[in-house]
This record gives sequence, structure tokens and C-alpha cells, in this order.
Amino acid sequence: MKNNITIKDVAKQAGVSISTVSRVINDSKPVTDEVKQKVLDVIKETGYIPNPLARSLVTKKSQLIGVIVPEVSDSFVNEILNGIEEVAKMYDYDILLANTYSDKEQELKSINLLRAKQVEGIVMISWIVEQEHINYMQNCGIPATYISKTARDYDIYTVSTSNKKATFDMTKYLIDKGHEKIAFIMTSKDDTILEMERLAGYEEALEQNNIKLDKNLIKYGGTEYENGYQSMKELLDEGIIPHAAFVTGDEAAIGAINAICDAGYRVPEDISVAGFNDVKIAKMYKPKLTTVHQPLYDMGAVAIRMVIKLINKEILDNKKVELPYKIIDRESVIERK
Amino acid sequence: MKNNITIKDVAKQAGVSISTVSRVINDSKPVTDEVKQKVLDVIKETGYIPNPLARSLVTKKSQLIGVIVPEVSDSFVNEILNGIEEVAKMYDYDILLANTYSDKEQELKSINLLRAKQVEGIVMISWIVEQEHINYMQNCGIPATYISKTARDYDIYTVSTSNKKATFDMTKYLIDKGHEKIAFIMTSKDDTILEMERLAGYEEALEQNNIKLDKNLIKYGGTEYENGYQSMKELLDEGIIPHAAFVTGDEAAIGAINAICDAGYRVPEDISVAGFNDVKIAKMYKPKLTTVHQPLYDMGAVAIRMVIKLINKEILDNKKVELPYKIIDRESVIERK
DNA sequence: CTGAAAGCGCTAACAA
DNA sequence: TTGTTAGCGCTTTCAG
Repeated sequence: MKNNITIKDVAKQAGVSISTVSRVINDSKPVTDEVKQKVLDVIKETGYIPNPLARSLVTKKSQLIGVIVPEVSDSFVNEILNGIEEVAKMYDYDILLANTYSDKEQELKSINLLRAKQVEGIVMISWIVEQEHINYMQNCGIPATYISKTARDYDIYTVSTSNKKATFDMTKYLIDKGHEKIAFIMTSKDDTILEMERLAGYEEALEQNNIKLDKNLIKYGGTEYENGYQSMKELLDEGIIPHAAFVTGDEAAIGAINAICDAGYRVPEDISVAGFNDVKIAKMYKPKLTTVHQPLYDMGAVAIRMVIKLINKEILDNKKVELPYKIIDRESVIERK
Repeated sequence: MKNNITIKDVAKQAGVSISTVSRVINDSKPVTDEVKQKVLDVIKETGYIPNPLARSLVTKKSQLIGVIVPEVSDSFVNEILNGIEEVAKMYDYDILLANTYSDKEQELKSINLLRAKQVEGIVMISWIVEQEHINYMQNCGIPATYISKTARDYDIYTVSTSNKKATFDMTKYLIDKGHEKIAFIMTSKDDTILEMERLAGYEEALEQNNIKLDKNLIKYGGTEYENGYQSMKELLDEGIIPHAAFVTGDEAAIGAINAICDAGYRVPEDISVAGFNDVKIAKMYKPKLTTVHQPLYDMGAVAIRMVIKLINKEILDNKKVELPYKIIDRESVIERK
């Protein structure tokens, strides 16, 4: 019943030595066709599967790549995960998953855990990348790439899109549509690099168009629906009715839309709303969300390909890959009359 | 830099034998406090991490559980995944992920792959469970639980909710709201057990309320947004305007809503729509989706706890766990006047 | 081309 | 309580 067949059994049954069997399953050294066939037959017959544990133990290759995510059920995350998974499979790697709930402690723990499991590389998806983690990671010398909304100038492998430029573009897009009083609702706590960059993009666009920055229009929340809802509600409760709201995350943007509607305004007729990421729901929602498209699947695919290359000691020409974003013009933003 | 420290190094440095080191790290046999402390110190100093591969090789326990899913980015799936992940961590298991895209071949392959990786158990999320897989799985004698919308009477461990009853209840709910012409849009191809059960629930509710079954109101699609959209569109194009639509999946339900709106009708004023699963988006959408709540997170949690128990040879009183569902009364269904 | 033997890092008898 | 030793299943020299 169970897979107790070992290389020994195969060897015995085929009347050869275990090394010969090893050779045929790995194609590592020449073996007479005749013998080879014999071994192959026995393998098929017995249903023998080499034990990768034993193999890994000697080769020091586990064919495992660890993936650390803040939360599997976040759509930003799981679309990336799809890309990771698929490419991993192509290269015969398996994915070891670790959820951190954005907890710093947990992230560190996960790194350890994965390391212990002998993963050959790690892809880390994290909202906020911290020097501490990087040091830690680099110390253990395990190939890693980061997918993070922050492309800060840490000396690490990252795949991302240009936040500043994307934010600038979307803001400008909004301005071009006639909006001036543009709320800016961010999806992470203040003071991270990410926010700095985005804020910079936002401010720059405003400035270039001679719109005075109004700090009251800026809110910090989280990536979730509820956060967006909350931030928008606060704004409205403060009596601020913007022409448009730019929310740097789609789920939060949808939250914001709902807050707007609950307050008795219409989207986009009264207030336009733009999102960020172009997550699956973005095109399912009504109104369909105008947003910044990030190639989530590709980001995952690229990231893992990078660590695989790293594992194979290939040289990457770039530590930082920036994938192109695109503004997706849908229904939640309209021209302001 | 790298984690090359082995048990030997620790032993040498602590001036003890490797077995002693093994004992302290596993707490398996009494060791003098003094010696123990010494060893612990050295471990801390060197940053030694036991190699689980080597350990697994001898203990035959990999601390790995395989999870096979149709697609990570499906919200039904990833909410379950969250539950799985969390409980796994509690029990010190790691998750090996395999995506199948609902491909039968791929599912079989994944089982093999995971098996090869020495997983101790498998949780399988699959739309359709097939006898072939079950046989295969049972043949390799590896503990497994299935999370599937079908609770068919296979002799396997499953966690699910009662489809028939849930469908019945929701249909009845719709009828009680004054709807008679109720479209029934299913999220999988015809002829699976799942559909049979659901259909039975639907038909029964109709019958009990003296509503004649109209086959034209029944459509088969898939779980995705597009599928729901498509099915609904077809219906409308055929000139059938139902009072309500019951779509057995939230994303598809949202697709249906969009199709309805695109055709110039309003939800829920003209047509009510009900979903199934109560996925994250269900409460984000506008109108908020009236749906059958399935405890996704819990389903994952329960499923993996079951396989862990199975792994530990504990006896489960029930092969089949049915978790309670609940009708969530939100905005997409209203009383018909 | 093939086999014998060493050893990957660890656990678990078995002695001492 | 501790050390010695024999493997776990496999790859990989090294002889032949």
C-alpha cells in the first residue's frame, strides 16, 4: 500500500546495484540500454518514487521555495501567488507558504521556519520592508526577492512598479478630468517610504497644475475595504466633499465608494473615485473601478524567476525590476463639469 | 554565513556526544541540567538549526501537509486557505501548495508530487471529487480530507455544508419574498453530484410551494464572474426576465447582477439576486449581496485539524463534518410587490 | 560501464 | 545519565 519501495528494492529486483539505479533515475552517468530498460521496468512495476528527502540531504537541494505573504486572502496577494505558483511548477519547485498577518515578529519567525525547512529561496510579499529583515535575510545567505509596494533603495532584489510615477499619473489624470479637490487616501500607515513616494507623486501633480495642497484631504488607512470606508467616512463627516478621491488600493477604494454612497452621494456623478492595483474585483464592481493596473500575476512570476536564477547562481543584470503599470479607464471616474 | 552548523559541530563544541545534543533539542531523554545548559548555550551561540530533512528521513515525519486547490486566487479558496494556514502553524506543520486549475490530470499529478515530497497528509479543495482520485489517494494510504461542495457518499473524510438544504432554504427564502419565477444559475457544469443536490433543493422548494418547474430558468456556468454574467445574459437575451436569480456562487452572482444592470434592469428593484458562499466581496458589493454564508475559514480549519488527527492516528467520530450555513439577508433581494 | 563504500544530518536502540 | 553505533534513502567518489 504505502510507498515503502526504496532504491534498494529496485536494485535487488533488477539485479543491479543501487548506484546503477541512481544513475538511471538521474541520467547522471552512462548505463547500458539493456540494463537501463530493466531498471525502468522494475521502477514502473513497483511504482517506485525516489525519496526527495534523502536526495536533498545529500545534494543539499530541496526544490522548495518559501513564500511569505501578509495574508493569503488579500486579493493583491493571491493574484501574485498565482503567478508564483505557476512558474514554480514550471521549474519543478514547490511552494512553502507562510502567512504573517503583517506582523513583524511573525515575519522573522517565518523566515526562520522556511530556512529550517531548507528552502532554497524566498519570495517575500510585504507591505513594509524593514532593514532588520533584510539584514537577517542576507545574513543567512538565502536568495530572496521582495515584492513590495516600496521600492526603496535597499540593496535587495525587488519587483515592483514605480509608485511615485503611477501616483503622479493618476493624480494628473484626475486633474485633467477637471477635478481639483482630490482626496488622497492611502492604504498604509503614515511615514513609510511607500507613502512618501506616493505622496510625492500626488503633490507633484498638484503643484504642476497649480493646485494648492490641502492636508485635510489626505488620509491614512489600511488595505482593506473597511479602512477605505472609514477614511472616506471621516472625510465626509468632517464636512469635506472632494471632487474626486484617489485611494491607493482597490478594496479600500470600493470601501470609499460605499461610504460615499451611504452618505447620500453618487459615484461617479458627485464624486469620482480611483483605485490602485487593478485587482479582480475592480472590474466586477459597479461602477467599474478606474484604477492603476499593476501586473500582479507577472510580478509574482518575475519574482520567483529571479530567485530561481539566484539559486542557480545566474547573474541578474538588475536587482530591481520595475514592471509597467497602466491607468485603466473605467467607470468610477468621470469628467467634472 | 550559511547554516552549515550540524549537530556534530554543536556536540564537539559542547564537548558532548551528538546523541546528547539530539536529546536536548528533542527533550527525548533526561539530560543533566548542567550539560543541557552547556548545549543550549552552544546552540544559541552558533545559531544552529536542526536539519529537518535529516530528521524526517529517520523519523518519517516531514511536518508537511499538502494542500491542493483549484486556484489560489479564487476567493472561495483563499478564505479557506487562511483557515488551513493558521491551524497548520498552530500544530507546527507547513503547507505545501499545489494549484490545479481544476484540471483532473493536474490534480493527479499534484497528489503524486506532494506524496513524493513526503507530506504527511493532504487537504484537497476541489469542485468536483472523482472516484478515481479517491481510489488513488486511498491507495497511497495518506491521510486526506476533502473540502468540496459535494458531500457525496464517497467513503472519505469531508468537510462541507449541506448543499441541498441550503439551496432549499434560500429558494424558499426567495419564494417567501414573493418571487415565483426564480432563475437558478449554477456554478458548475451539469451532471455532477453537487448540481444534483442543489437542483433537488431548488426543485423541492418550488414544489412545496406549488410553483411549476421551468427548465428554461436553469443555467449552468462556472464559479467566475464572467460565467455568471454570461449565464444571466443568455437568459435575458432569450427574453426571460425572472423575478429573482439564485446564483450558487458569489462572484458569479455579481456577474449576474452586472449582466442585469447592463441590460437595463435594476437589482434588486426589478430582479432580486442571491448568491452562495458569502465571500469577502459579498458585503463589499453594492447592493450588498444576500447570500448563503459558508464558514469558509472554519472549513479550512476543521479540514486540516482532521488530517492532523488522522496523522496522529486519533480516531474521528465522523468522517463527514457538515458545518452550519446561514442565510445572510442583505440588500440584493427584496420583497416583490 | 558497473559496484562497493562513504557519508549527507539526524534519531534511536543498545551498551556502558 | 551518557556515548557508540547502526541505519533512514539517496548520491557520488573511487576502484575495477
